Amino acid sequence: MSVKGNSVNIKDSPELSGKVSGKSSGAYHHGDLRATAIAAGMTRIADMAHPDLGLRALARELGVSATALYRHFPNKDALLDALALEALNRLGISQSEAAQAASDVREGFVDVGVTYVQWSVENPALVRLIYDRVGKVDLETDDPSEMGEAFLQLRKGITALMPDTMSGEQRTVAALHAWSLVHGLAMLILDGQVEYDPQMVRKVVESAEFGSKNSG
Amino acid sequence: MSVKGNSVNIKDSPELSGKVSGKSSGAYHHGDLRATAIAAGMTRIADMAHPDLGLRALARELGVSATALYRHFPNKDALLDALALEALNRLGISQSEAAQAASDVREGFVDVGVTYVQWSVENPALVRLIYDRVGKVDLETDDPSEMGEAFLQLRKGITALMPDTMSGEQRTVAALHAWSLVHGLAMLILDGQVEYDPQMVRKVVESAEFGSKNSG
DNA sequence: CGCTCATGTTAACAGCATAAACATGTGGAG
DNA sequence: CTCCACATGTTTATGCTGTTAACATGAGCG
Repeated sequence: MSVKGNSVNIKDSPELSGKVSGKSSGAYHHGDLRATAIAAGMTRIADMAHPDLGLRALARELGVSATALYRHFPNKDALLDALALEALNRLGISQSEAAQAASDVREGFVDVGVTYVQWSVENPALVRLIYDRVGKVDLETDDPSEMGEAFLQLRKGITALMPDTMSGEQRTVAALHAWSLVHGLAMLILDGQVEYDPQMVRKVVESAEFGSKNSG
Repeated sequence: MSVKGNSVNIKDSPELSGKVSGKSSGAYHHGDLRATAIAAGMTRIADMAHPDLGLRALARELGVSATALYRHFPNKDALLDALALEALNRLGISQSEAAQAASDVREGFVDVGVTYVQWSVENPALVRLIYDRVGKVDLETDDPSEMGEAFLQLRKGITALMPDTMSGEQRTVAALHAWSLVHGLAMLILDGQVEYDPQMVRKVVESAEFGSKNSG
């Protein structure tokens, strides 16, 4: 079995989330094309509003033939899945940093929320890619895939930020509220409906009041 | 001037938001192809998770040649704009109905919010299309276009739902909070991250507390 | 040394959006 | 009533895309 190219395994390549270290173990004809392709794809997509990646264009940039990528990804979707996973990891890192830097719980939630929006604004195509892809993964393949796992961590992180004075459903509702709020705000900004104003973003996130009275 | 086919005018055709009444005024070779194309496009897109419309496929369904649609739309984007506008009108109608049915202001906001999410869940590709397109309209063309205007109405509707005990910035923040909340919740559901549970949706929307203490 | 298999290339196919040239029939002008 | 013009629809063609199949290459291992 090993790596069949079907499942998305980034860990097989040297730590990509940090940087492309060049060539380490697997260097055949071209030299770790898979990792190079992902790195180039990330760079290429990073400057876009919507993730619009062409296999041929990417191959051209890498100096390989148009179909070379098919030796490493069964199809375009698999490449996009790999990119989405990489993006999700980066978002996770950003969130963790914000969570650790905060002092109390309340401030932590606000900071993490603001960071979520900020990261989204700075990486529009990557957020879009993440949510585009994650919806299709679990439905088509029975493989839970690292994608779902990484997402679960994000969700847990959000729930953990809710004050522990709540319990059960209150917590669920509050977490969902928080996630919806920052995600929606980010999307509205990305879609050009709301201009990006960091101070306004913070105020909106702060206006979420958890811990006081809740619904019925 | 008149209808050049460049700007997106649905009102020129018999009330499309209701239904396709067949042929009324403009019936040439095929018979009001423009309106028929929009109607077919809406129906076709309505059953999708993501708006994925092909000109050729649509033309095939309509029984016309692949390039016939170019007599009515300068390009694919223009057709999508027309579909997005139609979708936005439908959403607006849905919102208005919910607003009128509510008794007090507070309940009105909740009902309208829940309706927004519900409509989005029922018309996934249409919401996506709306936000996909609206972001690109104002930036590329100097024409304000009906799209932007219809959207402005939606935003005003949201702001109007905020309690009038607020003033100025409070109101802006609260409206943005509300919009972000329902939009984000809808998107998370559409992307398969949150399962659609109407009761839970209502609870989350209700958990938005405007009117009490605000930030700073 | 030579085989094997992963990797990369070339050629080909179907589908797409789009443009240009051509065909057709409807509506208005004379 | 005739005829022309122009809106509408078709045919053909171009260049893009993702994807497959057949072929080439060279690294690593027995």
